[in-house]
Amino acid sequence: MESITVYDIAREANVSVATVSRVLNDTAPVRTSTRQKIMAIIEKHNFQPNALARSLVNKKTGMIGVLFPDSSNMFFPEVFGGAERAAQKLGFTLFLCNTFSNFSRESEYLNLLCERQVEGLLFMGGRINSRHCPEQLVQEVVDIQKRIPIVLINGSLPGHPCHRVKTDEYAGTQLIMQHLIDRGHRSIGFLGGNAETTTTMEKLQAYKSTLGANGLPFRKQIVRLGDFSMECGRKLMEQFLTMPNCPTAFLCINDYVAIGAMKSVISHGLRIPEDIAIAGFDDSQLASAMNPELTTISQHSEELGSQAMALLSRLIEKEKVKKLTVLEPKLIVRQST
Amino acid sequence: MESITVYDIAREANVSVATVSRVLNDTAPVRTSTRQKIMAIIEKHNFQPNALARSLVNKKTGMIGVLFPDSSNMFFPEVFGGAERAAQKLGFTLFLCNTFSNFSRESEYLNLLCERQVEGLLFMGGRINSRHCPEQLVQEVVDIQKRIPIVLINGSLPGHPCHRVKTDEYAGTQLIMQHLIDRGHRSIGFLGGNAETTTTMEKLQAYKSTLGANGLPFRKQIVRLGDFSMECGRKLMEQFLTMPNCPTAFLCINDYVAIGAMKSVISHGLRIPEDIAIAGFDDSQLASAMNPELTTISQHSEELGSQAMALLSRLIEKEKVKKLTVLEPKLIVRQST
DNA sequence: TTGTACGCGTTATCAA
DNA sequence: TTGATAACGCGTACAA
Repeated sequence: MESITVYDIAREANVSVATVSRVLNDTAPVRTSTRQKIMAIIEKHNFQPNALARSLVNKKTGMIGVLFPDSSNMFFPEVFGGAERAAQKLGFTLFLCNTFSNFSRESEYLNLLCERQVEGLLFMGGRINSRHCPEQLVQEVVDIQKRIPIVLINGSLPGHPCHRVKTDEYAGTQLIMQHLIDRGHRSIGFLGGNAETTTTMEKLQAYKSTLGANGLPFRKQIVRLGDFSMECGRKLMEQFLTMPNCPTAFLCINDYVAIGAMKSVISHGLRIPEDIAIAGFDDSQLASAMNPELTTISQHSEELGSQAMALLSRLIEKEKVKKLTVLEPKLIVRQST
Repeated sequence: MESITVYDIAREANVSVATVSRVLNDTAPVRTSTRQKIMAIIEKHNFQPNALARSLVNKKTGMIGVLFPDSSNMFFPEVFGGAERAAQKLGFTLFLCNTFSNFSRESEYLNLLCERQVEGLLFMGGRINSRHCPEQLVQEVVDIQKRIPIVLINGSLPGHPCHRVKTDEYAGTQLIMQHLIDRGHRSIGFLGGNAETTTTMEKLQAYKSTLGANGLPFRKQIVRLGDFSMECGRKLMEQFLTMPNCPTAFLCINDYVAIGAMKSVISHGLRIPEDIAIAGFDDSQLASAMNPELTTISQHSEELGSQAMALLSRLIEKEKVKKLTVLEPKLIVRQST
């Protein structure tokens, strides 16, 4: 019941707590015989030092806080899977926090993590992707950053330089748009996303620019935003399919939206890609699971996580590192285009 | 840089640390004027009490350790998503640990979590689903359980009573087998899973018994195990499709295997369900995303998580609770059967 | 090689 | 209503 402490060990071994601590941390020479005696007692009671007390004096917790918007979107588990592997090698432990894309929950977790003395923060989603983020929420992060290193993944804090790791979503969008155009499509719809989200706007810009570079008109009637869900993809596509001049191809904000769109197309008895081509974004598991398999853009989700973690680790060691790391996206051509 | 403490606050306010602590925790009456003075200073420096020190004296961390085998299998994020929502309401925070289905990593995390003084443990996968788990690993958990409440999700520790929450996978399998049989199938293959895994064997038993109850023979040639991945489903189905007497339906260990199997079937130009029917298990996102949509069994993944968390909370409060909670599975008939 | 005593940042007890 | 001061469990100078 009452947890056993170094004092208990020390008493039983007829030594001081200092000696126990020494064998625990191998921080100073201890006579072999006493070491063994102490070790035996530790084993016997299967004593585990209290990490709280330890961290309190060390001022090190080995913990990294990770904020992400939604564990039910496969993209994020993939990212923090990568981060976790990297963390393990570096001797850190992740503290995963699902913010459910809710600003106030973000704030709560931010507080919690700081109080719990995390040594660094990995930040995804929410306010760092919000176009009109209240200045107060930005400031909150900026203040924390003065004391704790933060790495932003696929996001930024407007007006404040931060360490960031991102895939070039602009280039990714160009890549896939060009692919669609090269396939002969002249009318390409844009599906999903949210006008308040920076990444959506970035992709939309790239969409527009690629159109222009190929001498194709930008028609805002075939750009339909919404959110990032399958349901959204389905609904939007339903609208298009009853339209007179339905585009022959669609670029979707992510794989989920793409899949929703596919379902709608299929339920109308149309063929993919013969009648309508559909492209996604993220290359999550879903993309290759689908039938037909989804053409998409790989963001290298796991590497995004591992690189961010590596960067954060160097930041914690107070090394000098470059502010921005950009991963090149990759076009994954499958069957849906 | 140097974090600010209650002493700093106390000094600046010309009071003692005790008083600061009182306003912080509202644990004793403080004159309104001094309270306000202190609050102002706290705001000004935006002081956050050190949770480590706090927990050290309280002996409460509010942390729940969660062990799960694989964040890239959607089933688990769904479960701990449910657990997280419940935890939030109950005032707990989850410490998520991805064990990558590795026994030694499980042990490492178990240690870590204990040292970090979690108040409870949610355990999924790994050793609690292992048929031949080394006694030492079982003992490890049993020992911890003496000090810290543990709830096992969809698993057990043979020979040791534990608090458990599970869906009735046996009943679930019967449900879906009966469905297949009712659809007229007489030869039903079993795909994926692993003979070392208790859940696999449980499903296999149910498979066998349902066959028997319907006067159908059990033929072990059409039972092919492997693992829990899409790739496994694909490979196994490839084998079947070149077989002379290929079954007309397949029950897969989970949705991933089912999807792999579907891909194989489709690539051979066969139709689902007309030529071959396929059923999954778990009702993860994937199931409804597929084309055709996958018939499967819902395990109520989120509720599994929330119920486990609720149970754990009561255990922490030292309430008396029943050892076993069983959720009824639900047959979700879609297009693949 | 070992022990004493203090500090880490809080909360809680007991006086005042 | 407030202030000393002793825990909490551990690491570490400093001394022996």
